[in-house]
Amino acid sequence: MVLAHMWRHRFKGDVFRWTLTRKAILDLLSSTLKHMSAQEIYDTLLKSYPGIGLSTIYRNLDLLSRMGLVNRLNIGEGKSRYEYRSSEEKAHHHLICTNCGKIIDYSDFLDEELDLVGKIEKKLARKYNFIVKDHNIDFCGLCKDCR
Amino acid sequence: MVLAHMWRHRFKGDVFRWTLTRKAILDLLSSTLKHMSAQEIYDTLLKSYPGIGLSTIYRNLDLLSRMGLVNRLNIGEGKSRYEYRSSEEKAHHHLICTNCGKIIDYSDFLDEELDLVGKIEKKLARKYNFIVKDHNIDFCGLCKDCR
DNA sequence: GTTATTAATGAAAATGATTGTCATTATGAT
DNA sequence: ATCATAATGACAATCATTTTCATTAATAAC
Repeated sequence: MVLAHMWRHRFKGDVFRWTLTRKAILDLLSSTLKHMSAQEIYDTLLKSYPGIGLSTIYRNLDLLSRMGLVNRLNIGEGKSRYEYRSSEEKAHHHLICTNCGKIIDYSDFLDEELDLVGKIEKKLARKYNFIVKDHNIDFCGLCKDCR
Repeated sequence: MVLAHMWRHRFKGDVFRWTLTRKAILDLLSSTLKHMSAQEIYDTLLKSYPGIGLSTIYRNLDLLSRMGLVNRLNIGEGKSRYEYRSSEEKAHHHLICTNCGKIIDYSDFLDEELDLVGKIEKKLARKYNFIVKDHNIDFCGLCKDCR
């Protein structure tokens, strides 16, 4: 069956349906290292799924990100980029080149980082009565090609 | 003289001129705790500076941010927000409520954070041959009113 | 399998933030 | 005061994203 997939079970019941477009987006994002914009995802999928619509891509990226299956990134380009969020894969942070826009994922030093992050989260929660759900850490600068 | 100001010396030479709009934006941003959008800045300044143009606000926010006098923030609303960047004032990070969009600046734990950040920057620079210019750390979640 | 319900879709229009154009104005060096 | 040109305001243009609406397709119930 074409639609059988590891994400299938997240779309049970009559609330969200498991569609070809959703599978296509997840397949694409989970198999690339790129951080793609909605337009790039659309351009890519159009080749294998002629007739697909850009608004459908937007609607699904929104849904998938609300479901926690993809992350929406914002590196100040005036548009969002998306990356697959695997449950097993270790978290990572970003290194962003302000010249060419390249995004490097890194997970070195993560233990130390996450240690501190955890500590900070606890303290912030107490001091500001804030429930921390997520965090972003990124470094901006010039990559090896642009320095 | 109306235009005399602490930022004046940054606009020396015939490259950048010191204008009323630039003073107005810096005055506004340096005296508020809010993280204002271009439109909000425009709406506010229009009261005291009738005839001011929205594109002028955009052009100047861009210039001031390139000069390092203001920070451009992106919390995924589809628009930028701006904050004054004082040289003396200690750096701070952000706590963002994903429900109401409130942004809380915090500078607790900064020593520990900046310590680690410095360490990571050095290692990343070596490993990825990347020149780190800046970093962002923010926590997302629910503020005390939205939890 | 057939059918009924309604979520999902594609196309196109609408929106909202930001950028570009251009004629006019105003700053700062002389 | 004069001059070169940076900065401005008005408005058009662009780009990402959202909305609308008639049609299609996924799933549950039969």
